[in-house]
Amino acid sequence: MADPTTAGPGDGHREGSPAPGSPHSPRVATLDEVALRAGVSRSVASRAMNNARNVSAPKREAVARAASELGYVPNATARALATNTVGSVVLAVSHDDPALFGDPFFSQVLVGVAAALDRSELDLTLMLTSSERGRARLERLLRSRRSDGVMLMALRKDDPLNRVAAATDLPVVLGGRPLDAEARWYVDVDNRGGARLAAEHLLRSGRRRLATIAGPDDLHASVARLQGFADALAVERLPADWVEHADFTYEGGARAMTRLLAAHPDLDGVFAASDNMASGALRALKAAGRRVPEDVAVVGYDDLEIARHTEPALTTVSQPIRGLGQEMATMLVRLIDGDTPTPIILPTRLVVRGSAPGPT
Amino acid sequence: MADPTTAGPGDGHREGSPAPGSPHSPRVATLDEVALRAGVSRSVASRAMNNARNVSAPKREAVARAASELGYVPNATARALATNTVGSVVLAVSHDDPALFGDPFFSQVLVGVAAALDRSELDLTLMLTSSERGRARLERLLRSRRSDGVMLMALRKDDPLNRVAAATDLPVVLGGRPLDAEARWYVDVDNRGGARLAAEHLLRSGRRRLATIAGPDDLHASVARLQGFADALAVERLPADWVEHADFTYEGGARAMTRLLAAHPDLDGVFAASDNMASGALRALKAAGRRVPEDVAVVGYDDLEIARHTEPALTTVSQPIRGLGQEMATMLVRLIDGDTPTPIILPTRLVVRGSAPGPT
DNA sequence: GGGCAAAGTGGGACCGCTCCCACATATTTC
DNA sequence: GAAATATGTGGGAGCGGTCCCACTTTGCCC
Repeated sequence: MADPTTAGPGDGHREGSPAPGSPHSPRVATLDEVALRAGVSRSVASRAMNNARNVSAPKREAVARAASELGYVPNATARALATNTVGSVVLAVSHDDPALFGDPFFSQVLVGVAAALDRSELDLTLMLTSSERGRARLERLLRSRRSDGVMLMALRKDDPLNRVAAATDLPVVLGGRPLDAEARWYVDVDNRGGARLAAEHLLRSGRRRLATIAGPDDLHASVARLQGFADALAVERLPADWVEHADFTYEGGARAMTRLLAAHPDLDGVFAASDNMASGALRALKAAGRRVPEDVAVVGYDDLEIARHTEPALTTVSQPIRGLGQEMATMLVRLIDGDTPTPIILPTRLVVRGSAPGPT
Repeated sequence: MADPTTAGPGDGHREGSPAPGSPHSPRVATLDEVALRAGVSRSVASRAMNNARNVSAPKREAVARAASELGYVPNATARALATNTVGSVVLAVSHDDPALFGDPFFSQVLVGVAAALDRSELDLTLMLTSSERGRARLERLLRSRRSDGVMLMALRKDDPLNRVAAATDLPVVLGGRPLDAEARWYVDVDNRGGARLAAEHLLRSGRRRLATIAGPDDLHASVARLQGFADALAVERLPADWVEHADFTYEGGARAMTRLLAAHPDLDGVFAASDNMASGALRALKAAGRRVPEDVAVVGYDDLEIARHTEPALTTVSQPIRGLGQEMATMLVRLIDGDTPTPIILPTRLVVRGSAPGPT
């Protein structure tokens, strides 16, 4: 970004017509040129392009032809300035910890978001805000009206993005509920229900000494999954206090599993709040000489690809990650259009594989 | 995106001052208001904000104060229109096959790109172009001057994005070389050299009956890795014709391995052109009763996290994926600034683990 | 202390679009 | 057939910045 001061003379000014010797670009046509060629006024041309009323058929057609002959594409910036809507939305992700971003989870959300946005005419601006600096940038981005709305992923407690979200007047959609703040519009997965499914499955297959590897406790999803686990045990009047926290990573899961084994050598079932952690747990169990599922049954969460490739394959809770992204984007589009959608909780389902087979 | 025609009366027009009852937004200040408050002309205010020359210290300060009091943030759209530079770049990914996008590879590139862009003032617009429709969108996006430049990932042969890239006059940086077209600016990894490292390692540890699981043959990276593999064998005057192609996925790798075993039961070493495929190969080998590395040594490519968690852990070729993204963004920024950078080939290195230990 | 360059200032055109409004022309309606 | 309405049309004022340019003020030099 060159200092604007140093701009040369005549900078930014155009020659009257497609100058053959211009540095690059065949000079993209403007609406005025289209209008001129079609023999109508700019107003009519504008209306014709936006197929609005009050344009006679012949003129409409003339404009269409002129536009296609000139290869006219409206200047998005000019339109944005005139209409005060930009045509793009932001997806911001706190990227301080690699856990959230490293795994395929995020890619899937992205695919969902992109798919939903594809149906509208909105572009996706991605912001990975690590550090204070990134947060400030996001704040500026929003305040400089470069965006029509924001999606925020998985806010941790005290996440600075919370502040940013509160400070903007743009529509904000959250992916996952924030732990502390009250969110007006969000899309979440039924974490509690999913975890409950997992624990119930373990109980149904006869396991009674259940432990869990929970996620970081400043994340709503972690808390909810732990809660769901406890829900299921409560029904059977079993205590749900064999808990170790980890950071959703493989290594973290392995370490947590080791701690659990040390504290509760007689455990016979484990629910890990992510597939990565479950995979790590599998390794730790193997290292400790436990057989899965004979000695210890393991259930994961996410149903990532890795779950199909562990040994044994992971029984896990499948959640519609792409759907999450899709719903977020759809909700944001609605908000931008002036609707007032309601929060959405997406369902989960259990996928049974070798690490925790069903009863019998 | 409401039809502009149906816009209500008075739409888009502002009240003179912060109307208390306005629907939302405390009405963001404009440069005129800052100038007024600072008691200077708009020109001076503009110059002061862009800290250009020709502003006296006191006025400069007055403007700064007024701006901060008003919470002024320049309207990016207006600035873009006036300067004819938008302040954002596009990263486009052909997303027809999940292979490219599904694995963590892409997330890492993204992180690198974002990190490099963070240093400039450019935003990142992400486009996952699947289908014809997506390609058309990208084309429009570029022609509508909503972006200052483009990064394109890993173009396949005949990828429609090639056409898009050729049609635009914006700076284009490629991640990975295109197979067919001649690229002017790209960042690539030394695929050939990396593959050669892998094969040399296998040879050095005494393997002589080497096979390879190559990627799709319409991707430069695949061809180059296959070439590198052949390079190493050529030195030893060994034929490099035990080749099976797969699609970079786990399942594909497993199937390819099975085919290789059927065709060449006596093979003692395999180079797979991705860690995912190598993992699949590991499974297939295990299923066939071969021990790794005793009977068959396996080397992967990528050094993704999965490589550390297979059994045995994968010897693999590590490439700077984040660096790739970083260099791409940096190169694009240079181009936008008017420099003419040269293509970059990033180095690779071998990471030795259990699946193919070194000699002795 | 008059002359000249440099620094500082504000007016206003412009970027390319949208949209209001006044006016011209076609279509009803009584 | 005149009046009332509907439909079409183009002029022109924004949107909120940047930047050129003419002009005033200062600083410097001999």
